[in-house]
Parts: sequence; structure tokens; C-alpha cells
Amino acid sequence: MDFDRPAPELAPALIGATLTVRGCAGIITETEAYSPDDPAAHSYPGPTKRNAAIFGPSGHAYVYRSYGLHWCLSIVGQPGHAVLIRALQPIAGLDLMADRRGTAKRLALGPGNVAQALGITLNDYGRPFGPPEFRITDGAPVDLVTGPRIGITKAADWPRRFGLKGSRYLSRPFPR
DNA sequence: TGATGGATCGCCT
DNA sequence: GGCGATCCATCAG
Repeated sequence: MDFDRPAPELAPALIGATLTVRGCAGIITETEAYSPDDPAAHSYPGPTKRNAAIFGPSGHAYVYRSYGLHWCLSIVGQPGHAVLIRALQPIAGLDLMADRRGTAKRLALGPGNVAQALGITLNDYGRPFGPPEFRITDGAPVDLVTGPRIGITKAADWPRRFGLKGSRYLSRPFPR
């Protein structure tokens, strides 16, 4: 996987890839692209202490807290570019995920749930993807669906949400 | 130095 | 479908 590219290219490329984190793994079914020219992106105001990882090397994790209580995981592309992981189809470590989630349903649908299921916290801020226990591996080519983004107020209608076509493992359906 | 407002989720009706 | 929980970087004064 070549991470060193703009988010709008990297986000669709990640769909169908497998994300492995410390014994848990899932197929990436939903992503959103955030580029530095995007008013909704955390990198939009330029580098700060909080978003420093987005301006660091590609293929690293950018972790942030959402609404004061959820962790969310993004993957850094070119400087200033990041891709939010919004949903996974769990394929390994289901018991551990269910344990962390407190339920066996919707194990990793929605960015907050993905991070919770995988045990992602600020400890993983800036961590590189690559080692066996923390990596992303390419999947077979897949069909995609595209739509407006979720949960943001600025430029929400930019078609920068990507999903695995026909998947049951989406945080929400895509509009037609 | 204080106020503000999110790349959300789950429970309640 | 509507709302409360709860943190902290950023911005205004």
C-alpha cells in the first residue's frame, strides 16, 4: 500500500484492505478523505500540537478525541492529508472486540466504535503502520460507492465518503 | 484565563 | 428522531 498520496486517492484505495491491530483485524469497509484545502479537515488551519501527525510521515496513525469521549483513527497520507477509518468488517479477534465494546453487535461500525473495538487510544498517536501487530495489507480490488460525509458541518456535501459496495458493514447506508 | 464547539454514540421516547 | 455525556486545542478578551 502506497500511503504517500492525497487523501481523496488514498481513501478509496484503503477500501477492501485489511487493518490489523494487536491481534484484532478487519476489512476496511468505509473511509472518509480529509485534505488540507478542506474546511472540515483538522489540518485546515495548518500544523498545531494536536494535528502534528497529519503533517508527519505518511502511513502513520493520527488519533484524536471526538466530542470529548470517543477516539477516532485516521491514516496519514501526503503531508496535511488524512483518511478517517469509519467502519470495519471484523475478521479476527472478535471476542476481544466484543469485550471492549461491551456488545457483540455493530462491533466496528462508526469511527468511535472502530477505535474502541481495536483498543486505539492516544498511545497510538503517530504510530507507523507496518509491524505485524499494527499493519495494513492490500485486499483484492473491490467495487466502491461514494457519497457525502457524515457528522460534520463544513463542506459535508463533498463526495469524500467511500464504502464497499453492497457491504452490510457500513456505519450508515449510502444515499442513492 | 475563560469560553467554545466538534470527523460521535447509545439510550430514551 | 432527539438529546446528554465529556475532553481539550484553539480563539477571543
